[in-house]
Amino acid sequence: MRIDDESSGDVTDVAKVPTSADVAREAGVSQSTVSYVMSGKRPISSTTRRRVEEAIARLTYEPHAGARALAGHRTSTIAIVMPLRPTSSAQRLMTFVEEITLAARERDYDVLLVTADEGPAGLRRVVGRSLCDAVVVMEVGTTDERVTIAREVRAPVVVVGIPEDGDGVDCLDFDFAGAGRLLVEELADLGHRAVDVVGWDPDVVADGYNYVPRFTRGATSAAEDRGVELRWHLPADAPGLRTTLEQVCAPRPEPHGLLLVRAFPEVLRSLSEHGLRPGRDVDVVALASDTEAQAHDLTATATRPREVSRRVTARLFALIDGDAVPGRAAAETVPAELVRRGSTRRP
Amino acid sequence: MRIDDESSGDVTDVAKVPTSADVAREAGVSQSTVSYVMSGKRPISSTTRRRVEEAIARLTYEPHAGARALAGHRTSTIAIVMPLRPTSSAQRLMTFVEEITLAARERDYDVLLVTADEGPAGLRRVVGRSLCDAVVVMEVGTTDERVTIAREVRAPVVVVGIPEDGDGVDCLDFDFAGAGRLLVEELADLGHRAVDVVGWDPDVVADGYNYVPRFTRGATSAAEDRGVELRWHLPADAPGLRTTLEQVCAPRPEPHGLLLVRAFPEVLRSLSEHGLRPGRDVDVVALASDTEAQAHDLTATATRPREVSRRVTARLFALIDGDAVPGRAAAETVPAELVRRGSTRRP
DNA sequence: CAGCACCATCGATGCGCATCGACGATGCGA
DNA sequence: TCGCATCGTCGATGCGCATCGATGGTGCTG
Repeated sequence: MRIDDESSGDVTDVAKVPTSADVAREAGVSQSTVSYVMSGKRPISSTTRRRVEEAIARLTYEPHAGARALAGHRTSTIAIVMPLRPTSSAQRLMTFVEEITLAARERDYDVLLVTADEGPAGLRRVVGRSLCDAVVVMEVGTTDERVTIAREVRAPVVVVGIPEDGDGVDCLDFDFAGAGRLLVEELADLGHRAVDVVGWDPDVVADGYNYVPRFTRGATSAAEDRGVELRWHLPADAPGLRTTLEQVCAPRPEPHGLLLVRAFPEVLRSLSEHGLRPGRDVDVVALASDTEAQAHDLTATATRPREVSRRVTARLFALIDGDAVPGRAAAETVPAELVRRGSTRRP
Repeated sequence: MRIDDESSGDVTDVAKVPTSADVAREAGVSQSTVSYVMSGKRPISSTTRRRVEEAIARLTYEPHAGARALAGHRTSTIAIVMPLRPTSSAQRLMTFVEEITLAARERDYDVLLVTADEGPAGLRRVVGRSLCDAVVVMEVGTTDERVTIAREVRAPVVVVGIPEDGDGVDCLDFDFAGAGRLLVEELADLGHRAVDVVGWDPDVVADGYNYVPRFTRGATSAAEDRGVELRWHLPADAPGLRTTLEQVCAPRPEPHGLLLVRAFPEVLRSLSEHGLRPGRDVDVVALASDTEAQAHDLTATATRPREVSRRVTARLFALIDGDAVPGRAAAETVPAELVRRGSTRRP
């Protein structure tokens, strides 16, 4: 756009981005020395280092990422494969992205966003084109082709979720089964023999997200152990809304148990409209983030995205650094914890 | 990890990623021909093209992004500078990311995520290192250093938000001022002379997000025009929660007007607990997404992230392609629209 | 005072691709 | 029949950096 006429002897001098060779010239050293100053892979005398660093600052030099990737065989980038139409909450996804990005930046890595819409091809592409050194795959399905690709691909992959075919792949997630168990047990402890469960959207279930059956299994198994009957209902934002609300809010002779897989505000609103006060006329437990649970004063287990993210990045960088063997810690899980709030009676 | 012993004459043959030279050999053409087949920048006979494409498929060749960037002076990547602790809703941000990413992928561009935490340095870095061809900056402040950087930097930048110092920078956003005006006018049309406004968190206001004063100005100006008094309250999740709820839910002799800058569920819950039914005892309007507004049956204006995103990507690629001059369409705005739902009486 | 080890730096090379100029082949008209 | 334009392909080059081997210089020991 602009022509800088500081013509340093040459004819016309377009405003050019400085290269490491320019820095070298400016500092009076060789290009390789500049490179070693930046990487620290060979000893450099403090005077030379200073001269180079000053030159870098003077020219506002930044290394060319592409050239680095080409010569250095590493991109300093990790890719996150993410469903953009969030199947769990957007807030939860953002937390993952936040934690992973911060961890990445701490090591001067950047983050590339890949949409899950691309499916397996997206994973192949980012690795094949050497766009990244490692990949995090979010929200895998119960059986997910990307898990297969993860094994083939020549870059470390960590999967968030516990798919059924996850052998030999690094899988990490919150313990949804444990959460299901915990929530049912809490209601059982409060004396309920029957629990109404407001579950996931039919399309979420149909999409086969791995956490749905895991949670369900945990809940079901706890219900069997404790002799509790689970009555599953459609979620409050599904077509069956009215039916669900009617069934769930029907007046009962005594408190009954309600388990929500999200902090469905409509259900809570409907309860209060029917004169059912959580923690008095009805015991409500939920799978919900701390924020949501606090906002609605719900006894809940959070899905702990930060803890999961931390383990994900720890493993990812261990794999990148060669400090870990891929696929060894398959199916590692962050334990569920129940926080009691006003929506249940004290046991 | 693995040694493939298809030894094609050589000693040992590590599983290597194929290059365009490998494709060329496989297809019996020169490397440059492979390149021209892929770019389409020179005519290629159909037979040669087919041979090359078959070779590419056979070897599952993918071009090396770094090498491309180095030789081609373009990265086919756009960067999104994003606050990860969302100041507006996570859902809204995700929608932006989704739209931008889809538009990018349509043109075989990838998306790099940059956290706003890095501030101006992040912008400088991604452009300086040639990590991207263009940048979208989300959620700029009223006065934002990144806007200054945007002018200096040697890559197109589009800013989401209308900062005060945005001259010469491409700024795009939803018309928050218009939304403020529209919402106040709706309540005025319903006959209210006084309106309680539940506003933003003090820290959001302190952070200087540009949309806050824009919305406020629109609301205030409409209030003056219509002789309406605006009473601002702290948001329902701020420390002043109890006070706000008391003031807002105080019984009135007749319906009063309530304007929410988000679909605060606590306020709505509190209203119903106080026996105030939106659309009957109180008229509630909100600045809220369609999803939220529908869930709570709120008369609202949505902030239309999809429309904004579409204009952003359109402009971004126009700038990349050289079809537009930077900074010309400064301060383009997507108009606000009011959707009436059950939380207000019919006018 | 000679010899050696080691430290700091340099020069050369190649990563994989896009691009430019060159050039052979083919088709056309005269 | 030959000359010339056009089309399709090739070879060479360089993008900016990391890395390897080489080398000059310094301090040390015997």
